[in-house]
Amino acid sequence: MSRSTLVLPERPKLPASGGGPMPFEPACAIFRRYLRGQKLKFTPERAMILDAALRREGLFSADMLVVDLRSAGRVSRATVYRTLTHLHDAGILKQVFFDNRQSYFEVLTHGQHNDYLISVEDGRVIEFRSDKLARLLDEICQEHGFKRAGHQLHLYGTQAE
Amino acid sequence: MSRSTLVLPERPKLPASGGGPMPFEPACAIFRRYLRGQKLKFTPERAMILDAALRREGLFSADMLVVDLRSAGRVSRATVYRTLTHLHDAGILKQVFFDNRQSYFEVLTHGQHNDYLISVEDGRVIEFRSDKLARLLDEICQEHGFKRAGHQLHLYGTQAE
DNA sequence: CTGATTGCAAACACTTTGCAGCAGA
DNA sequence: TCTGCTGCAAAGTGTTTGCAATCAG
Repeated sequence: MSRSTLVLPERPKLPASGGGPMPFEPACAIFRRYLRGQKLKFTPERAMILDAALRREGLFSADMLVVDLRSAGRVSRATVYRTLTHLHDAGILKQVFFDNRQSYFEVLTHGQHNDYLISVEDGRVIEFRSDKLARLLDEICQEHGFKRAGHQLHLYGTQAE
Repeated sequence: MSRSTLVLPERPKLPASGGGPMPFEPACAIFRRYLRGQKLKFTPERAMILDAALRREGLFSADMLVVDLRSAGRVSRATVYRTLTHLHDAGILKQVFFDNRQSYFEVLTHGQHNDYLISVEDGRVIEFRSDKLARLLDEICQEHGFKRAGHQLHLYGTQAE
């Protein structure tokens, strides 16, 4: 009884961790290239969703995008979800899981804050980035015979008085 | 438009990160003490759920416990969820989020593997622990004026050939 | 005895999906 | 034209909750 190796039911969506193929190339061009490569189409809805995501700073949920898009011409929730998946696969977004309710996204082209410090007191999320950490993670992967493809770190802390 | 500080809708459930109050004290005693302190009751169902969790090695989901418990005398899914919350609050379990579907738990008293290396190829989860990492995380928290209360790290990697 | 607990089923919240009509390339 | 795309509503999935009966302390 009881196994010691868990295998996730779904293939993990790896969070690209910076250094991707898009340091300065505009996200829109990356997206179009990705879509073309997959024989998918660049529609006005997809353009609007990408635009809304790019306007966001920091983390956002699918629902926040839906709300943002209500002002400009209305996109259905289903399309937002479908497009977020494509944006993720194109390496433009990173998907983050803080709890078992909704997931959050972050534009990878924006800044380089890939890690999160969450205040236990009020749920505030502070984004940061540490090169020292990245190096250590590479090291750890190597020790286990892996090559790092991405990571997700949530630090929880209480305000030091 | 667009805020840059996300505030999670629910207060985060902080994942106690080792060094808690229970290096060798039996989990059952910890749980009874916790329950008494909260004026809650130690019922046969709660005992069975704790027992099933302790028998598990590594990560498990709520559903896995429900299945484990079918053999011994049946506990309802609702009670399993309710009890998992208490076990978490008592510091006996850690809750882990790999995706937006279900959450996983891990007994904190068991080993000290608090971090996860996920194989992108097959979804396998390898548990590990790094003291060097813990120290670095403390450092990072300090830099931001926080005191570390826990953390969650998911490393994604591809098998290095 | 009294308030906490249980199982059940219904409710929830977020996400995914089937389908008929629409529209890029 | 020929796929792929969209919106809608329905279905899914893991988790939570209201309630009446039950039980621990």
